[in-house]
Amino acid sequence: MTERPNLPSRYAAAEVEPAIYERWLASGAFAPSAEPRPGAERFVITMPPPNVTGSLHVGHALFVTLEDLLTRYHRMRGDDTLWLPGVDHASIAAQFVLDKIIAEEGETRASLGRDRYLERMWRFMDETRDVIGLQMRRLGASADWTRNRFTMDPMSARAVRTAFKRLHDGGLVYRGEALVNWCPRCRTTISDLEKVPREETGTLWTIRYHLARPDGTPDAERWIAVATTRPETVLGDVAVAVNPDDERYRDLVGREAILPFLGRRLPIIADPVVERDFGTGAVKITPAHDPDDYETGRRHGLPAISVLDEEARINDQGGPFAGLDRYEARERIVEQLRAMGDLEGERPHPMVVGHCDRCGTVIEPRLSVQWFVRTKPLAERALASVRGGRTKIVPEHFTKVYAHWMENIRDWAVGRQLWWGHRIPAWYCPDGHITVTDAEAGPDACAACGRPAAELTQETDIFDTWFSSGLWPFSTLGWPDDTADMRRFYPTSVMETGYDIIFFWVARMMMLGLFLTDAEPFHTVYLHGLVRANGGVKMSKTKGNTADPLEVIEEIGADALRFALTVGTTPGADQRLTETKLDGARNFTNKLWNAARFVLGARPEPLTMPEGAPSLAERWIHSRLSEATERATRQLDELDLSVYAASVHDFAWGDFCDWYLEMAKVDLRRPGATPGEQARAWLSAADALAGLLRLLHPIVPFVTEEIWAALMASHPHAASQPPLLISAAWPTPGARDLLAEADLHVVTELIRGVRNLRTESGSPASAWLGLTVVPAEPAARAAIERGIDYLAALARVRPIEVREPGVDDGRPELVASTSEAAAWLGSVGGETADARTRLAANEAHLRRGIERLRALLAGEFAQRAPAAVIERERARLSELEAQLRLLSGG
RNA sequence: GGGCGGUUAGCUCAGCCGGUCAGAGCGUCUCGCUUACACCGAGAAGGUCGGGGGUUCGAGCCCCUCACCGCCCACCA
Repeated sequence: MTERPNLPSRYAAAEVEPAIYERWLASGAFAPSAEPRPGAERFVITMPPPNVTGSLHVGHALFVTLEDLLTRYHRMRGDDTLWLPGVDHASIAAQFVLDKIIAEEGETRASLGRDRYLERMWRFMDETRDVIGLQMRRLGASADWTRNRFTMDPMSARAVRTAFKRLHDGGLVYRGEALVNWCPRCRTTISDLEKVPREETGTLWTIRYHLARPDGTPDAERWIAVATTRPETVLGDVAVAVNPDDERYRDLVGREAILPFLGRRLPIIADPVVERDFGTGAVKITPAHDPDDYETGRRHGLPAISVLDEEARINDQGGPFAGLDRYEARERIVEQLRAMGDLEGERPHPMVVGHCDRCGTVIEPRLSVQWFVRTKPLAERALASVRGGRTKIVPEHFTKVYAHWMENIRDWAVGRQLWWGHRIPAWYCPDGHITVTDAEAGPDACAACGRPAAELTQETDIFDTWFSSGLWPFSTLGWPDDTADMRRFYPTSVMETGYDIIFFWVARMMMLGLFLTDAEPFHTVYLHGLVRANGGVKMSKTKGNTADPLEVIEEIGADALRFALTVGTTPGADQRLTETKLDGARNFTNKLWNAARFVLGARPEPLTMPEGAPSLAERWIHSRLSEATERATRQLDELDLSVYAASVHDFAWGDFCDWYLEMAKVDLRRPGATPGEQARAWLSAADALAGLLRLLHPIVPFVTEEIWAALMASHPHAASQPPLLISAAWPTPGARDLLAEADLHVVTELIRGVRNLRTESGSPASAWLGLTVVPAEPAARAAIERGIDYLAALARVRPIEVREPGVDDGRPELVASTSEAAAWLGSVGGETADARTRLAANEAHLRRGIERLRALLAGEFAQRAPAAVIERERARLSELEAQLRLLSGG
């Protein structure tokens, strides 16, 4: 080592991070070892696979950060660690994107047809499949890319077929007619979860339906008025309902009204669901277009007449309005009713309208035949797992949300009338039999009548994307086969995701996982919050307030972004990512860099064999590092990720940089020190730095790795260390050195006191002042003498006189007092009066504290409080008393 | 209409399933270019922990209640 290796003066995070990532990748550190280490604990993280069409947004950045943090920690612990990455095919979202792309090419879904559309989709996938993964790498994601998975790959397809087959065999799927949510733009069914309610002001129209005369013609003089917000649905009306107790209409029940435009005869029925006070108290019944009416219709044996097609245009049931868009039809109908004199009223009406989560279009209830998963039995088990603590939700209060949903769950319409996705493996035979199979090639013959496969037709619907996502924890490991990965990594450990998909995804994984694998798919659900923009508003591209993680990384590095996203957050609670916070994190990485530069630059040349006993500062930092290690370990084990980040930050900045490195300067530059002693001092600093780097690596992996490389290059014992920090062992806390900590506590308190006084007395910061110290007792005196060089350097005082208490010294410029010692500066200037005032104030403050504690200890507290608590207060009291004695010269 | 979360220093947020003058970062003020770092160092000011009531020897933490803010769930045309 002829050339002293050191780091560049500036840390160019964005420039060096990719290279560091390549080193990790090349080292094979991300993948679990071929065989698990005997006795190793298992740690497997389940991540939410991002949409294949997506590009990295700040929400991804958050989950990648948290999951990578945990993965790195457990890997360093030596656990059998797996973080399996992948992407979700996101059928509806992907089609939404592709539809827009092909539109630019002058094509539509219809013009291409299913086969060519899917071909186009797969080409699109080639472009997008790796994008998100590459971006995740920029954040430092140490996932096992050799196991990268896609929910449309053959393994996943097989899992989907098998899952459906087993659900079917278990009587948990059925096909039936129901009113489902239909998006006229996406032209598919969507689940209740994908329907987002929005408050809107609509219009409530009151319409007259004339009563039917005995001959079936409308009675111009008599009518029943109904209220509706969707006049276009009158075309599908089959009845008018009133409350059975409503006297106003009692005599009308059993009679008939005539539907305008179409002349259909509508029985007037009585049903208790009708609220007498709403509107006119009479309701038009449209079973094919309203969930309530659908139920009412069933109860009364009424037909359901669909009047809208898949794009929400009036179909051929709509008479004169056929072919019109639903809103156009609405207008025309209102107009014509008005012209006919049958529009009795219209007024603004606040209401909640369901929109498509994907495209924002207003959802129509639509009558159709669908595949459903019977969720009740699945939900019961999924709920029991959480209630029984076999799966724990963090934060705990989301358990209630989860439970409420599970208790009120409705059957899951799993079919989608889309093309991009897993096609439901059900085949229909001309005789109406249904055959469900998990065979890739489909069934050989109808399971019921044996008709050959050639005569069967496959269901055209595909699965809801979340059906395959719900299999993720095990489909990615090879299920349904009994693979080595399945045995080794399932069930997984922590499932980490945002609370916004607790129903979509977490609940489904629990239900499907328990049914299909007979195990909870993970023991912990860690829910992070949403990242919001400044002002607490949701980030959205249209508002232009999105923080682009890639831009942030380019500017300040991935470490800083990771740190900012982790610190100061609580699981399940939203956070704001502000410029200030990012700056703070950037400053922190910079601080680490410079601390390392100091250590590396301080290496004695040549570095000889160390000799001599460790200095007080060396013992102190060693002890503090032990404590920090213990704390960090506990916090990470308890998933207190933000607290971990804050506490290692504080240790690094406060204990290590502010105190230890300043004291290390004293040791390193101690006059008369032998080369061996200098070597010892430096090695202590280098080792403390190494320990610190290990603690920090999970949260700021890049900068710590880069520093590690430089440190190892200049450390004589580097050969015994792994070349890459990512593969280094998580430290085990050593023994605390409480004596060193106690000694330095006395000294640092004194330093603080002196600094305080220097500022208050306005003495020049650069001036060396004489200091007189009066220790309270021999122990304090010994401590001060042991740390006197640090005291001198850090408080900038020279010379220091240590005096016995009780000597009359007139101490006009008493400056500082701690419980261990009193001290004053030699020549502060002519500020005697100020000093006396200060002394008096100090004394008064102490007396108040003492009184308060004496009163406390004299009261009921002393009888009732736990002994430890009382003892602590007693100790505090005697500290204050000692301090007062010192102050008053006792 | 139900349910949940929040309300702590000017701002953004911590606060260990009650322990006794409440913490951090940023901002503000005062000093300081002391050869790791001005993306820095030293010091300081700043809070009736949303309001009210209660339980307790003791409450930011528990209970009741009110007020705002936010979110989730929900089939009133």
